[in-house]
Amino acid sequence: MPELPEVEVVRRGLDAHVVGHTITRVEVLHPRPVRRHLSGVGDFADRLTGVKITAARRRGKYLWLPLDTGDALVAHLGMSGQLLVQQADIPAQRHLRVLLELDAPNDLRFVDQRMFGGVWVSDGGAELPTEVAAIALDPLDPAFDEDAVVARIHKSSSGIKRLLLNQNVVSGIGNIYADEALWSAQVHGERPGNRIKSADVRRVLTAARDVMIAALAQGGTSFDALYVNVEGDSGYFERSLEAYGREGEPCSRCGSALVRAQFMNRSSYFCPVCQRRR
DNA sequence: ACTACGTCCTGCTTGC
DNA sequence: TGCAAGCAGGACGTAG
Repeated sequence: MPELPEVEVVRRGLDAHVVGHTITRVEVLHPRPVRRHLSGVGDFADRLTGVKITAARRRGKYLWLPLDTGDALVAHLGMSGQLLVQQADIPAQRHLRVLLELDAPNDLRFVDQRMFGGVWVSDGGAELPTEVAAIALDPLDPAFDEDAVVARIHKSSSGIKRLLLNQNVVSGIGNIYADEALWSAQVHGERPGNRIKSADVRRVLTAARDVMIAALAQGGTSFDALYVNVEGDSGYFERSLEAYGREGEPCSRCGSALVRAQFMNRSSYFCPVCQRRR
C-alpha cells in the first residue's frame, strides 16, 4: 500500500487490534517476504513466539511493532503487501505469506502478491529499528525539519520528483503523492532541485504534507482490493486525486488536458500548462 | 560521493 | 479467442 497515508491507516489498525497481544504461533508460508531476516526463517519464528506486542509505530512507509523482548517486528508493504487482522477460522488466502497467531480470536496475516514487501525482526529495535533510523523523517513527524529538507534539495541536481521519492531526503512520499504535491505547487517534476526557488520547494513540501493528511482523513487511496486497512476495507481518496491516473482529463485549475509521461521508468501525471519545466 | 538504471515478483489489462 | 507485451502505489544493488 504503499504510501504514507495508507501505511498510517494500517498502523492505526494494528494499534487498535494487536497491541497488547502475545504471538502464540508463527508460520512462514513463503520464505521470500522474510528475506530481510538474515538469520533465517527458523530464527524469525523463534524470536516472535511467546512475545508480546507493546506498540505500533511508523516512519515513512515502514511499520514496526515494538516487542516486550526489546526487539521489533518490522514490516514494509512494498507494492502489494497487506497486514490483515482476521478471524483465525478464515481460510488462508492465496497470497498469505506469514501467519502470526495471537492470544486473541484474530490472526495477524502478512499477505503480499508480488512479495516486494517483507517482515523481519530487528534486534533491539523496539525504540527505533536501525533499518528505519536510516531513512529521513516524514512530513507528518513532529520533528520534521522543513528547512533542512529544502537545503538538501537545493544541493542536488536531480529532478524534484526523484528527490521526493528518495526516502533518504524525505520519507513517506510515493508516486501518487509526489505527483499530487507537484501539481498542487505547480512545479514540474523534472526541474533540478538546485534550480528551484526556496519558496517553491517549500510549497511542494507543504503540499505533500497537506495532501497526505487529506488522504489519511479518507482512509487512504485505493484503486483496487490490494490497498486496504487491516480489516480489508478500501479508502476513498482516489476520488480526490487531481493528477495521478488522470491522463487526458481536464486540469481542475486551468482546464488543460493532463498529460502522462514516463520518467524514472514510471508514470508521472501533470498539467502541461500549470507545471512548466522552466 | 552522487546519480541513474535494471531488477526483484505476480497478475491484470491492453493490443495485435 | 489466444498470446505477449505493458503496466502497477517500492526500494535495492550495481554501474557509471
